[in-house]
Parts: sequence; structure tokens; C-alpha cells
Amino acid sequence: MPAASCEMMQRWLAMRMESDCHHADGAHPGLSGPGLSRALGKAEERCTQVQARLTPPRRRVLELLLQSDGPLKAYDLMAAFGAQGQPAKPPTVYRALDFLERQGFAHRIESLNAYVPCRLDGAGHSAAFLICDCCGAAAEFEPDFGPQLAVAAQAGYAVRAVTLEARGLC
Amino acid sequence: MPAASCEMMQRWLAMRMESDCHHADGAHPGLSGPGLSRALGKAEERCTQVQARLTPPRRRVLELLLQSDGPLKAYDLMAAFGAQGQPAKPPTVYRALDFLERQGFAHRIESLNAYVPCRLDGAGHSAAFLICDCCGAAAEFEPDFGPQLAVAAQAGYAVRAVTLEARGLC
DNA sequence: ATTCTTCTGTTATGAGATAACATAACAACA
DNA sequence: TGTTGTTATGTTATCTCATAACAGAAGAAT
Repeated sequence: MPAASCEMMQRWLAMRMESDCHHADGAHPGLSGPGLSRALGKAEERCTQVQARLTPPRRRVLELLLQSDGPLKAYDLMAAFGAQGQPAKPPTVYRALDFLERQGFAHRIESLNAYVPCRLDGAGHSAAFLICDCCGAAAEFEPDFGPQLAVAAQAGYAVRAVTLEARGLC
Repeated sequence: MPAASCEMMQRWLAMRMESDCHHADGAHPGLSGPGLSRALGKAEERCTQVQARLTPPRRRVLELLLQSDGPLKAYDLMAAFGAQGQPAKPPTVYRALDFLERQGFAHRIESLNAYVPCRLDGAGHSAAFLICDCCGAAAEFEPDFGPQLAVAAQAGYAVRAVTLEARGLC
């Protein structure tokens, strides 16, 4: 980098930093074949138990999320939705995502405007993620919100759901 | 509610729930007069220390955030920006917000797409909020991310910043 | 069979944010 | 003091993300 400006230098540094990660070492790989079928079957089963309907569009969106190696944007889901490359329209996907989130099958990652399938069986209403700013991986983990809930209780807050997103490098 | 449908009932319940809160008991009231001047002066001072420039648009956006009783949307800031009701354009406000966030003077609340001034002097790179789904108040508190950081460390993550947003009723 | 309810399909639009480029202001230093 | 590197602003246009509103189809309940 001869005759580099400060601005260029900063950008270069930023790039370097963004590219120094383990490249999704611990990331969840996308499912396929039997693993995918199993996951979908399990969702089907849980829907039956609570009298919810995993209709074709909902099932399709869940399938796409499960197949993906990382978080998917809503418009990516739309593009990938149809069989012969015919995209879905926004409400179709957003409604499906809404359902999947309510049932605990998917989470929205606020800081990415993106969606992931839930990887934790027991998790109900709260989610926590380690998000890599380099490779985009988002690892879900079981949060322990003890300290935070104590603060909330003391403040008289009735907490319904908590989301935690840690940005960094994997 | 005679002859109420299930759907109507659910909406009614949701409405009731949304309206049952303490109405910002612990919320931060907007600053004005001397309090506002003091806060802006403090920001000015901190900028001087780190050789950052609190330019007019940046100062104006910070002022608007400090005056507000609650989180403000970017387009609300634009509308309120000018003196004679003349709005600012998107880049003006988004750049100012970007600066304020980098300096730790403001936080973005992801789940609201809204912005608040930082209320905690010491807080550097992390923020935590109790957000009331009823009255919209967002109370910032000092987070203890001990458990979460332990998980991250164990997973080999280098955490840069953490945001936590607890939704519920105040 | 009817009625209530939920889900889908469709069009259109609203909200949130950034790209790209030109210009102006500041800072450093010969 | 004028030149240069750098940072900040102004402006236009565009992009991404998400929902409103309404018609119609498919399930569930009796």
C-alpha cells in the first residue's frame, strides 16, 4: 500500500479485521436428505400437538431455513421459494415467518434483518446469538438471563421475551 | 362483548394486555432547558477529549434525542430536524446517528428501528434495554454479560459488542 | 350444510436505509 | 499562505425491508 491515505488505510484495516475469523468453525451446517426430513417431521409433530397447521408455504419456508448454512433474508426466501424459480410474494413469506417464530421454529436476528431456524429444542421465547461479522455465521446458544431478569424484576418489568445478539468474530 | 368471535376476542385480549402497564413509571423524561444544555455540553467536552467534532447536524440530532421522552425513529428526527419545519434528508440524519453511536452518545434499538440517547455515562460498547410493549418506553440499564461472555469465550468468539433487548410491560 | 375462523393470493404502498457523487470545511505543514 | 490530505455535508436517486387491505379458498365446529 504505497502512498496510502488514512481513509484507505482504515478501510484496508477494516477489511483485514473482517476477514480474520475461523470461518464458521462452529456454525450450523444446512440440513439435507434424512436430517432435513427428520427436522421437518419433528416440526410437523409439534404442530399436531398444539393444533397448529404446518401448511405448504410454512413448511416450505422452514425447509429453506433448515437447508441454509446461515441466516437468510426475507427476500432470499422469496427468491428461493418456488419450484421453477418463481418467487413468492412478500406477504407469503412474512406470514410464514411470523408463524414459525410464534411456534418457536425460527428466530429473527434483528441486527441482520435475517432469519434462522431454531436449533434449540427447549427454547421457548428467548434467543441468543453469537454473530460473526466476518463470515456471517450466527450460532444460537442457550442464554442464561439471570442477572438481566433480576434487574427487570427490580424495575417492576414483566418480561415477555429477551433477545441477545453478540457481534464479534468466530 | 356479546357474540364475540375467537379472532375478535384475541384482538381484544391483545389490546387489553398492551394497555396494562405502568405507563413509563421508570422512563427517562426528555431533557429541556439547563438539563439539556448540560448534557450537550458534556458531549461537547467528550468530543474534544477524543478529537471528534460535534458538528451542527450531529449536535442537532443529539439534542432531539435528548429532548424526547422515548425512542425516536429516524424519519421522526428528519421531520423535526429543521427550524421552520423543513425536514432533513435521510443521509443527514443517518450519518449523524452513525457518529453518535460510534461515540457512545446514542443507541439504536434494533427491535424498534428507533434511537435513544445513551443514559449511562460509563457504558462503552454494550447496551441493554427494557422495552415496554404498551407505552413504548425504553429503559436502559447496565448489563452484566458475565454468563453470556463465558459462553462466547468457550466457543472461541471474540465479542465486540452485545445488545440485549427485553420486551415486556413496565 | 352452515357458519365461524383461519389461511392464502394479489395489488399496492409504506417505512427504513444506503449508494454515489459533488462540494465545503477543517487540519497539517511546507 | 497556499497546497494537500482528510473529514464532513448536501443532494439525488435508489435499494431493502415490511405491511395494509381486500377477495377468495380451505379447515374446523356444530
